[in-house]
Amino acid sequence: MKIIIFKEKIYSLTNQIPKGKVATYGQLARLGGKPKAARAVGGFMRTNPNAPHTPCHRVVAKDGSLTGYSAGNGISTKKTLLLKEGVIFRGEKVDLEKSLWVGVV
DNA sequence: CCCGTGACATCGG
DNA sequence: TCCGATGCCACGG
Repeated sequence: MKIIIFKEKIYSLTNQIPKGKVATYGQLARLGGKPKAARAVGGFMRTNPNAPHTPCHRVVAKDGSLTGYSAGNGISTKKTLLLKEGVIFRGEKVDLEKSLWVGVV
C-alpha cells in the first residue's frame, strides 16, 4: 500500500508524458481521479517542488494555450521548449489534435 | 492554527 | 454565443 496524495500522482503522470506530446491540466486531474481539480493541478505546478524533475512545460490548458511557467522568459521559453521536442504549434497554441498525449502509451 | 490563494475546467442563464 | 460563477488540493504567511 502506497499512500500517494493527489499532488504526487499529478507529478507522476506528468513524468509519464512522452517527448513531443503534451497533456492538459484537466486531463491530468481526470487521470488523478478528480475531474474538477484541474485548478488544483495548476496550483501544484506553480508551487512545484520538483521543478526540473517534472516536465511541467508539457502541460498546457485545454485550448492548447500555454499558461504559467515561472522559468526562463515564461511562456516564450515554454513554447520554444515544446517546439524543440517536436510538439506541433498552431500560432500561439499547441495543436492538440496532433500533440495531445493520449493516456497510457 | 486559520485564511487566502493559484499554471484550469465545466455548467447554467 | 458570450459572460459569470463555482469546484478542487495543497501550500504560504
